[in-house]
Amino acid sequence: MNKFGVLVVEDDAPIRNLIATTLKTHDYKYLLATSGEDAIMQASTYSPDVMFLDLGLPDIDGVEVIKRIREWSVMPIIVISARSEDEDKIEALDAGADDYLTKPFSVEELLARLRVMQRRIALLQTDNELIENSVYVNGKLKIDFAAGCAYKDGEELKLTPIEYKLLCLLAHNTGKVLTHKYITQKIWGSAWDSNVASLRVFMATLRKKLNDDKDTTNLIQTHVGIGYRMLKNDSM
Amino acid sequence: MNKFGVLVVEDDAPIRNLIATTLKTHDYKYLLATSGEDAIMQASTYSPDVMFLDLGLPDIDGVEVIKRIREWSVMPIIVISARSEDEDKIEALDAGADDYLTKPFSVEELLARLRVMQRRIALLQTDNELIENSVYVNGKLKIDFAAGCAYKDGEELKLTPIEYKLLCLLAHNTGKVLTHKYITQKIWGSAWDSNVASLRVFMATLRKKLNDDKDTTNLIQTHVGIGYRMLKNDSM
DNA sequence: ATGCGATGTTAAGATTTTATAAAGATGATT
DNA sequence: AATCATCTTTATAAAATCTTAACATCGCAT
Repeated sequence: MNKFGVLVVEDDAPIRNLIATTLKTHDYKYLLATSGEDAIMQASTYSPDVMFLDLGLPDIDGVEVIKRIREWSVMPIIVISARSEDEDKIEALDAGADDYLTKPFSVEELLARLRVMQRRIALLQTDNELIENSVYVNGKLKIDFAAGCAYKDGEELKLTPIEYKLLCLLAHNTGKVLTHKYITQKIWGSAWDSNVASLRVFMATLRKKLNDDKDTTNLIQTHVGIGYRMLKNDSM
Repeated sequence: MNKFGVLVVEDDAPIRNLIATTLKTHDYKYLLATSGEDAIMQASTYSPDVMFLDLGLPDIDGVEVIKRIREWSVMPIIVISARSEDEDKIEALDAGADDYLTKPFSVEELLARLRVMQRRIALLQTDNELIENSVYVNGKLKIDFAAGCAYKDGEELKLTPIEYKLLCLLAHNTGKVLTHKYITQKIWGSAWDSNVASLRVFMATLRKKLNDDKDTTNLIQTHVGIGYRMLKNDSM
């Protein structure tokens, strides 16, 4: 009896069935998803232990799925892809994938790679919770990482991509002071030459969208000469 | 500068050199081994962060090397092998390898796979650091280095960048007398020549913020003609 | 006690950093 | 090409921080 849960994300039915029957015969629990949105939804709902991910999905690009999931989870992701180019592999691995198999793959190898992840999780689980909650709440602010939405007082905030990333970054590090350099690198990538001017503008707009007219408590604190910090709002 | 250490185990000189120069150009530290015994010896002596292992070694079989190392270490092992058969892969992975690349391999992919391991290690280390190492307590004073905040009696201190740096410097050297020159160099950089006047002002404000109205015990001691010292407060 | 050098304290203003608005640039969509 | 949303740049006032300098204080040797 194996209690290990695998989320299989594959839109091609024959391959999906092949993986499913293989997992079943080896006593793995599994879930099936056929699109990127479905995958993200199931990942956040059921918190599987491992994910098999086909990159060629009908709705979202597979790499984007990886990035979205990595916003809140460190669950092992094994990519299964028809693309065998180096750039594809590197992009997926750097986006947060843990392994990359090219089609056609051997079922036995797939199982061996799965056992590697299993071993690794066993190693980790003694210490820490592996998967975070995919919903963040802080006072009137709520972020649903899986859905990619943020709410203030239950009302959805209309955020631009960078605003959302910035908000997530601050939320993930609630209570910590993040330096300008750290923030710009996380958001614009290491190539960018610390673009603090833009960061300030985004902070202004983000604050404007977050602040209640009444509730003047600013969730985002400025640390002059250092950076910014999101406060933990315990009052609610 | 990259402090990550890689042990490269490969008896074929050209490939070994290829990997070595690649690692060097990407600022990785590395060690070289050409046999299984050598690999095990170096792994135990230097505790590298990751190991690249060729399976075709002159003395011991590569899988045996993996098993021997797994008796005492969980360090990530990336196998690099000419054998592309499923059974070989499965045997190595089940013996304890974390990844398996077949020759000829792309250098870029190798680096991407290495980054995956690096990420995994970073994940473990930050967790451990957060729990153990990043909070300093001395009497009523507490410094959370990871969060970048300091507290007196649980209440957060509002410190300017230099004040905070100064406090951290003293805290990191609790019990030691630090000379004026040492402090100014650490805080303003080596260019600035003894900016002791400013230092005195900062000391005054820092002390004011640290001192309880009642509790006059001054944590920061002056050593006339020399510098300053933070005392260890055992009473609390 | 007196004078001296080193340190503590204070406050003004010089400097740096930040918030914000508004204009310009980009890029996708139609 | 025109529109729209987004992002970047620029300019400026306000705020925070830092340096400087003047003065007070302390310990100590004469």
